[in-house]
Amino acid sequence: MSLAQSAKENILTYITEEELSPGVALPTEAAFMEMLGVSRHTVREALILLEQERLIYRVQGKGTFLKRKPQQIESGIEKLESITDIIRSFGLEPRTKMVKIEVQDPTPDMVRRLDLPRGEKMVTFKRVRSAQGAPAADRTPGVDEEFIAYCVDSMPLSLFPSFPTEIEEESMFQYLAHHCGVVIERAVTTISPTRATYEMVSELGVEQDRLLLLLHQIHYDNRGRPVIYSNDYFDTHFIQFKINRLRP
Amino acid sequence: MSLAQSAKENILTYITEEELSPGVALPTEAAFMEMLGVSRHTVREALILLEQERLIYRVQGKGTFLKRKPQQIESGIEKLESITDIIRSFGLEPRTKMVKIEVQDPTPDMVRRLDLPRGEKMVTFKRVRSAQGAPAADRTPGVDEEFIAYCVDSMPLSLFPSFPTEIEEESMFQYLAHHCGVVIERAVTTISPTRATYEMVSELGVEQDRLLLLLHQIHYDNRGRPVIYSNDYFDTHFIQFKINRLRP
DNA sequence: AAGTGGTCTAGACCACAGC
DNA sequence: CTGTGGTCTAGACCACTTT
Repeated sequence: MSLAQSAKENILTYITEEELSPGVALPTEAAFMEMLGVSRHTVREALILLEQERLIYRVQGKGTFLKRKPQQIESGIEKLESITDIIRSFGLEPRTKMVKIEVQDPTPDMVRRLDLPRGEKMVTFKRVRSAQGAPAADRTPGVDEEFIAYCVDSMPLSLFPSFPTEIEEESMFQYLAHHCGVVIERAVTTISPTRATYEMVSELGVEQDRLLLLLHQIHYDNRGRPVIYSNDYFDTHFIQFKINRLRP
Repeated sequence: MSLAQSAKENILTYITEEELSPGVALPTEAAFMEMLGVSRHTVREALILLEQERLIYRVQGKGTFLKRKPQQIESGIEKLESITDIIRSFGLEPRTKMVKIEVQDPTPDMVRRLDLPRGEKMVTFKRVRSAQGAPAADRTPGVDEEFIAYCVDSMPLSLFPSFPTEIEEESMFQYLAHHCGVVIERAVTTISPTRATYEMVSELGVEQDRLLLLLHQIHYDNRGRPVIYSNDYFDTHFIQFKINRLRP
């Protein structure tokens, strides 16, 4: 951990110990230099971190101030997490069943959205995500594993050093990082309401009339390359999608 | 404009003039110091700005690299905009029809979510949002105004200096800022799929089987107070909801 | 070992707020 | 004027990658 990081922690500790009220002025940068025994640059780095976390704000010529509500904001899907982690964050135990792994030619939309070279093949993973530990009141007798999502993820075959026959990792993000050296950084998601498809009704036991949320996503890695083309169908019965929206 | 800012611009100019390909290594920080005649700190500030804009990425020990696509990222609903602005951003002309303004007791959920004091009344606005200028191919003959959303917004009556009988402003955000001194800063949104309600089918001419996206929202002002309790039902036919999701 | 980016220090001057 | 945060310089050492 860097000096600036630990300085940030120390400043946070100071705030809580002094029981500073919301809106009040913090000590000056010079004061923190002496208090923490670090240079001004390091103090400023720490303050920048706190500012980015929306805990403080700074006004040139006036000082540094504590924001009104240092309350934590529960994060929503504006934060890109694996479905595994999302399920866990709801206090459920994630399960994965691989339905199929297949190699196909990309659709024209895939070619366009992933900027694929000619002749590239796509590997498609179809998986059912479910969870144990659904709230007892909602549990169907005799079944304690609930359908959460149906995930169809496609990636260029050339990403894989060897053909993937099994995925032992819990999340696709982890698999790509471990085996392909691909670090997923962001996704552009289009969200729309859908009905369960015939395939899902017949093969997955999803109720016929159930409404699902379709998240169509293009995932980009840390080099800005489009990597994953995915369609995730969520049952919003157990998992609710929250979004934190900020005014520009 | 700071030196770092202009250094950033110069680096951008350099990238375009040299026609650097995506993924290629940029000159080192030392090279930029000499090229731009500034200190390393300033070069790094400029590179940090470019990194935050996701145009470049840096790897310790290796170098600085151009990302694959230096394209701008279209913003999605993680940015809190008024529905008016959202409709405009799709190149359509927004229309608003006020259906009803009524004063009621809050529901228990409103009391809890908005932290309402005893005896507080709620003002509820029901509005239909539509748009002219839908793509011609999708236009119903004789009708060139398309249903976009049905909005039910509730606010504490005590916010209003005088009872609102009319809203001439286009967006609720503008009305609150002008007449109530309330500046909306963020919203916590829960998104779920729904069917058109009977009321919407019979009164708004929404097709019976149409799937809608329900955005249930609590809006907070710049003092952290919960202010608006709203349910917006969107037809995703003309308006698509995009979200930019970022890895933490 | 050499070269890269990551972090930290010490010191300076500038821009803005308030007395 | 003083004190605040904002910016910039020069120099040092560290961590990681490549030769």
